[in-house]
Amino acid sequence: AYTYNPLIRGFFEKGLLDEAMKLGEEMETRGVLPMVSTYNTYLYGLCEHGKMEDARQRLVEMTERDLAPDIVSYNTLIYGYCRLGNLKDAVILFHELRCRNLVPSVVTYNILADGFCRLGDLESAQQLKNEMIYRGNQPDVFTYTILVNGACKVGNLSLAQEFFEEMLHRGLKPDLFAYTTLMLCEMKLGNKSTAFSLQEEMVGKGFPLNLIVYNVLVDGLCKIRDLEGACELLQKMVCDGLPPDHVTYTSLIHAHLEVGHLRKAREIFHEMLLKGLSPTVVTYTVLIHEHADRGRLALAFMYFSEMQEKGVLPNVVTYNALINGFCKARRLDLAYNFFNEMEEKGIVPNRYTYTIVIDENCNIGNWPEALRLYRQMLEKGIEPD
RNA sequence: GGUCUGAUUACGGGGAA
Repeated sequence: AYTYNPLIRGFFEKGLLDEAMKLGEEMETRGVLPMVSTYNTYLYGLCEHGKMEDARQRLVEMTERDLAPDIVSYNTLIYGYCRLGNLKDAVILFHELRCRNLVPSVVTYNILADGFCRLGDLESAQQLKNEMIYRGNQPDVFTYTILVNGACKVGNLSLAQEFFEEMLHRGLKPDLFAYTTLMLCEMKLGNKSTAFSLQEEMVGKGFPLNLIVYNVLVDGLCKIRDLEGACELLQKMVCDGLPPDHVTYTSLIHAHLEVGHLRKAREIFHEMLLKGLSPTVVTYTVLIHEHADRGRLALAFMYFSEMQEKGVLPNVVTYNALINGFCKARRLDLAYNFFNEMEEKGIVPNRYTYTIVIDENCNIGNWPEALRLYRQMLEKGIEPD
């Protein structure tokens, strides 16, 4: 069964769910009995594709076969719900596992804390940290990285720094992820020099710098409008044998569009293509947003078409960027076309989408339509904020 | 040793400037 686990997992990762299942059956016809870890592999594969119903079925199935789910099984399911932002069901499982005489592990708490952080609910995440300590589970470097990142994302940078300090006081040794996360905060605070000294500290401790570390620095410099610094760093990356990737390029393109260097942004975009890097949906969304937001609707639409020709599928953020541009340009008619188009494609509008169209209807004084949208939003279970 | 968690790039309103 240990032989099969990685194979099954591999199929899942490639999205070949049926193949993964078939391999499992083949394993059993060969007389190899599945183990709890085999089922956990199934669970993970299903959860990573958001197939929570199937995963729950498997959980029942393993119980019936006298393979008692363990804490890893539960963690996996909780993780699955958290990824979907469904903290409600995640928390239900968190309580349910105790009924099976299982005890939450540090990983369980970390998964949940991260889930809350991603919804911007830092208080709940913090509560979990306290609860884990109270129950005798010591937070680890993962826990603190999650909290630092969570605080950073909601903009509470001083709290982020406090979490990092707390981690040190507990005698935990930050690793590459923890340092990178702190660097991100420092950059967000505009503490360029602190971020760079952290970088040196990392090197001093023998952590190999990777692309992500550089990307954090490049993007940080871009955000504080230090494009020169960003370009210098780019040279250094190349010297260090870490050539910029699509993330680096996207940051640079974004920064140049922000300051109105359209020509330069386009050059960078082409340079990226020349290097054989494929623009992602994020790259295109940046281009679309920056152009549409400043009224360059035709250009934005050009990129929107181009991305689809290249097989890069627009997502809800892409549509929001477009719709926003068309609304601002008082082309509500066209904005609605995109609004309908996304629904046809099965892309679910979110809070942002509705805020954009509701706001524009208010601007033009179309209150009934604004209210209609508001109700529609509620009907779809989208929470206003 | 072989099943679970953490780091980088994209979208709205209001307020402040």
